[in-house]
Formats: sequence, structure tokens, C-alpha cells
Amino acid sequence: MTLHPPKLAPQNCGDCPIRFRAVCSRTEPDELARLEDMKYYRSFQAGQTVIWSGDRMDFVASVVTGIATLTQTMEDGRRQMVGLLLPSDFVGRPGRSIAPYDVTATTDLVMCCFRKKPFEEMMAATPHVAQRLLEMTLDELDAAREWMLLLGRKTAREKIASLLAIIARRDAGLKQRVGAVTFDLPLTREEMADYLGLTLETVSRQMNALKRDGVISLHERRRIVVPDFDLLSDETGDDSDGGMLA
Amino acid sequence: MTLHPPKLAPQNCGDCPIRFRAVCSRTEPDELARLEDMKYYRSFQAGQTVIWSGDRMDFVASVVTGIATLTQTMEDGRRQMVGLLLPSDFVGRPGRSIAPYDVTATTDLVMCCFRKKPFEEMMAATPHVAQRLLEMTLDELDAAREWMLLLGRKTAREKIASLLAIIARRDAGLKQRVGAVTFDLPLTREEMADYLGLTLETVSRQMNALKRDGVISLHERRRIVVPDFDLLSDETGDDSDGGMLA
DNA sequence: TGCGCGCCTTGATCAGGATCAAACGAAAGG
DNA sequence: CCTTTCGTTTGATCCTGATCAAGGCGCGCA
Repeated sequence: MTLHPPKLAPQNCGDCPIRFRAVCSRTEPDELARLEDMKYYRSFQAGQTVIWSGDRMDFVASVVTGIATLTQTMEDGRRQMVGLLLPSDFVGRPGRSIAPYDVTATTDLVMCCFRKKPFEEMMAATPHVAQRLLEMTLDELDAAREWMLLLGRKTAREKIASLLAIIARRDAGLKQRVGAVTFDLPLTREEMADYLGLTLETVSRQMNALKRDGVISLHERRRIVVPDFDLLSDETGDDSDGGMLA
Repeated sequence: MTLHPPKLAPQNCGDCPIRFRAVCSRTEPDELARLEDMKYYRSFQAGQTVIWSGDRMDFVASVVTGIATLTQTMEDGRRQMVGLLLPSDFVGRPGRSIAPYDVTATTDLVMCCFRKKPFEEMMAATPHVAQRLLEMTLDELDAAREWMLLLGRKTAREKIASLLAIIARRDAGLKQRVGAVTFDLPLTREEMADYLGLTLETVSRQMNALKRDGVISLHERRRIVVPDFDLLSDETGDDSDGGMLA
């Protein structure tokens, strides 16, 4: 693997891409200034490990760009991904110093870091960071519970369809064009398998089955076309109405 | 089923059994007084549904005594339990009015409730409730992720052993007597199955397999004896050191 | 005493996904 | 250009846990 010099991404918070979704999004100007003062960036290449489970972790961070994963590994090597970190997602837990999961960059990754101690002091002193963090943590808890249903009760085909639907919905994002959607899959078959509690062979077979059945098409490697999003949704096993949460 | 009149459990916070673990545990005397003023108790019998998924939910609550479950159900009836609520655990989410899961009492249950609106105002005004809630939510997120590993990667036998170990550890509680532990199983085979992503038949078979192998013994219905806790731990598939989190 | 009903156990069979094994295509590197 | 490597596909077979089907046990109740 060729080693580029890690590209730093220094910038001021004013034009940060995650300014309005991350843990800092509720801050007043003076609070933001204080965070801006203590922040520093770290970059990782695709494939690099950010933190090993069990390691001391003296910082917390937000994902600025790129994708990272949280995985747990059993002694005999069985692996389960327990979280997918997208831009604006938060890593680390105030009040804990040992990382409970491996954090790995699956694409090139830039993180906005804060040393834990000053960050905790800031949380204690001003409410807006803690409020936003609570909100984000509750969202993550909902996502984790949705994933428990997937892992415990869905078939392999439903699992794949659910994952594709989630990525498609996020990636297609605001261009809410119903009907056709195109996106790039940021995960290898093995990573998908680790996320879905399957083997990579089963992932491959079910992907091709969905392709055969016209639910998706994949000509270029990794680029996925969903001709009809509703068709994909029907395969997820979820409520048709998408389970609106107010 | 004979219908007792629901037994209320009014009491003052001073001698509440969950005073030092629940969402109120960090409050100053004046904050506690305010909570005390707005709290009310609700009781449910074993088997009763507390809230249906999709229902409007205009309160939040702490479990005072008893056990409740959070479950998700798919249209075709497949069910997955996504949380087990023990005394001091919190139900409901500030800022959301629709329940995303079914909440069911598995034993007789007493909950300490707050109407959502005043509770939210209190959270905005004083930091201690929100701080504690964040801490509890982060713990729940960790538990949910540990459960994802169980659901995605563990064998049926490991799943059963893990569940028994968790209940034993909590139920044996502070009497940290290493070696033999005895406790009552608060769940039916079907509820265990819903929690573990198995069928009730598989749960039954694996329980009896563990019994045959001397890991547990169960003479009286529901009462479980673990002669050697380490033996049970070995069956969970987890790290032997119990994965200490600082 | 007998009946009905939850809850649990046990047996027979099935099937979805895991496992083992081989090979392919594309990109990287010498 | 050839080789290696990584991600992926595909095939053959196996096995764990699901499914289908009875039957047992304890208990409340008429």
C-alpha cells in the first residue's frame, strides 16, 4: 500500500461540512469558538484502524468526511459490525477511557477530534453540547434496535435489501426522487457480511439473486442502480409505510 | 385471569428503591422536589401491555419494580425483543410522541411516570436530569451493541448461556459469591426466544442440553441453579475476563 | 374428578445459510 | 508482460436451527 503523507484538513468551523448536524450543531458562537480552539484534525487512509478495542482512548471525535465502522470481534475470529459511522457521527464516550470496539476507516477518513478532558469540562459547563449528544445517542440507540430486529429475525435476502435501502435512502439523500436511485456501495462483501451477520458467500449469492430478479442492477463494480425503490422496499420485510417516527 | 384492582404504590422519593440509579439520581434537593411534585405511579399486571407501538405516548417513565420488555413485531408476526427494562430503567424519549416499540409487563410492574411536556421543560432548565439520562442512554447503547454481536454471530447454545449469565450476574447482584448462583428466570421460553432470535423449541432443547452437561440445573420450574459460574461463562463465547469497561 | 389451558418438552423432518473448495477479473507492482 | 493479490463469484456438501406435530405436566376451576 502506497503511503501518501496524511492529508490534513484544517479549516474553520464556519464552513465545516458537518457544522449543522454534528455534536457542535447547537452551540452558541462563544461555545463554538471554544470548541474551535481545542479541535484538531486527524486523517486516516481507507483500511486503517483508528482505534483498537481495549486501547486507551483519550479523545472523542466527529467524522467529518468518509466512513468508519465499529466492530466487535470474538476470540475465535467471528466478527460483528455494530455501527456504521457517517459524516457528523460521533465516536467515543465522555467518562470512559477504554475503547470497547475496533474503529476502522473503510474509506479515506477525516475526523475532528477533541481531547477528552477539556471536552468533558465543556460538557459540564455548557448545556448545548450535551443536549445534542443526547439526541444523537438516542438516534443511535434506535438504529441499533432496528438492527437487532434485522439480525435476529430477517432472512438473508431481507437483510441485504434492508442494507441497500438504508444506504440508498441516505446516499440519495435530499434528492427525494422516488423511483430510480443510483449510489456507490462503500463496503466490500466481507464488510457487508460482518454488518449483516452473514458470510460473504451468502452476501454475494443474495446480491446476484436480487439482480436476477430485477430489484437492483450492478454493471460497474460497486455502483448500484435501483430501478424502483418501492420494489427494493418490498424486499426488506419492513412495514410498507416506512415506520414514520415523529 | 382474575383481575385484582391495580395496586398503586405511592411513596415519597426519599425511600424509593431506585432513588440512586434512576434518571433522578443526580438531582439536587430542589430539583428532586420538583420531580416529586409532578410524578405519578402506574401499575400493570404481568402480561399487560403498557404501550403499543405506534400509539401516542405523552409520558416518560422509570421502572420502579418488576420487569418490562421492548419488542418489535414484523407484519407477518416475527418478533424481536430489543430491550429488557429492569428497575431504574427509563422508557420514552424526550422530543418524541409516538412509541416505536411495544412495551409489555412480564411481571407485575410499577412505573414512576412524568408527563412529557413538564419533564422536557425540566430537562431544558436543569442539567442533572439530562446528564444522567445521557449516561443511561450510552449504557443502553453499549448493551444493544453487545446484543447485536449475540444475535449476529453466536450459536444457540452461546445465546442461551449469555442470557443466563446476564440475568445471573444482575440478579445475584452484589452478593458477588463466586461459584454457585441461584436465581429465578423471569421469562417464558417464548420470551427468551424472542430476545435471542431463536424459536421456543430451540430454547427448550438448549436449556436441557446445558442441564445435561451440568452447566445448570433446574428442578423447580423457573428456578435456576448455576453450580459454577465460570463454567457458564465459558459457554457464552465471550472473553474470559468479562471485558471490563472502565 | 375431570376438563381446559398455559407452558414446556420431545421427536421427525426440512431448509436456509455455513462451510469447504476452486476459479475468475481487475488492478497493482516488478 | 507476467505475477500477485484482493475482491468476488460459483459450485458441492454439510449442519444448525426452523418447522411441523404430539404429548406431558401443573394448575385453576367447574
